[in-house]
Amino acid sequence: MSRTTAARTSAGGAPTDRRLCCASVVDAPLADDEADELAKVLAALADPIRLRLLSLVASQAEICSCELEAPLRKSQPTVSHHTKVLSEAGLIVGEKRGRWMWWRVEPTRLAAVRAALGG
Amino acid sequence: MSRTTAARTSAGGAPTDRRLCCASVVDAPLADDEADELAKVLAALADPIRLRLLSLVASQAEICSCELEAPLRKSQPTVSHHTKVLSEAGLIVGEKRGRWMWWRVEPTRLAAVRAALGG
DNA sequence: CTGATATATTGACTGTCGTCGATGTTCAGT
DNA sequence: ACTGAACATCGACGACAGTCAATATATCAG
Repeated sequence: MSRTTAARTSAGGAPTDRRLCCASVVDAPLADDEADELAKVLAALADPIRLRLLSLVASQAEICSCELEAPLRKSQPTVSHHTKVLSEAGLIVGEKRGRWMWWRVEPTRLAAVRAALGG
Repeated sequence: MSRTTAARTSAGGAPTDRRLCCASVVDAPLADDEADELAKVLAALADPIRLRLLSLVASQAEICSCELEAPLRKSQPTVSHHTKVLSEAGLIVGEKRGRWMWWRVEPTRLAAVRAALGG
């Protein structure tokens, strides 16, 4: 443990540590549950604000929530809502240090989505 | 022209022959219009019925609309609605031959989505 | 032409999503 | 303890999406 208080969000007991690894859309007809899982992650991505948020997080090693409101031009509750959606989808991971929430991308998750799309 | 009446849907004047080629989510912060375009295609994919529909189309060279109702367990208007959404997103292409509508996947479109997701 | 079939469209209903003000919670500094 | 700052949650509102019955359109068989 480091000296600062730390807590992880998502990928640590979050309701979304699902498989999403093997089934590809173009290989064989998807089963119902496979389609449900993939649709959930894609729904998290299917919003322009969240896509820009994700690209902002990806543009740096870490980024604070407070640095997202301005470029996204959204209110603080809205930004918090979108980070939560992306976090629960396993696409970003948050860590609270002091008063600030630091976000980073989970590249394996995005790679899994690409693979499920026939990568 | 073949002997049967033929007409193409999407990628032939459809409202979605958008770029979606160069900008990647993980490379640099997305511009507003880039995020809008990508979000539209992802929204078309972010539905379990449409994902299964797409995988059904991909499982064969061509498939008729009438062969989709049973495996999807949805009514005819609902299937027609979903094929329209996927078609307008450029993910599948339809061709009407006689009374039947034949669908095939547009693999380049799916590849473009993967590339936009950092492929 | 008439009837049957395949698909598209319309209209209505229901549920979900994005948004933000108000409020709650946690934490650092004094 | 008290104050201010960063973030989360709640509640409400408007907009949009998925679904299907009913209807319209197009095509083929007779």
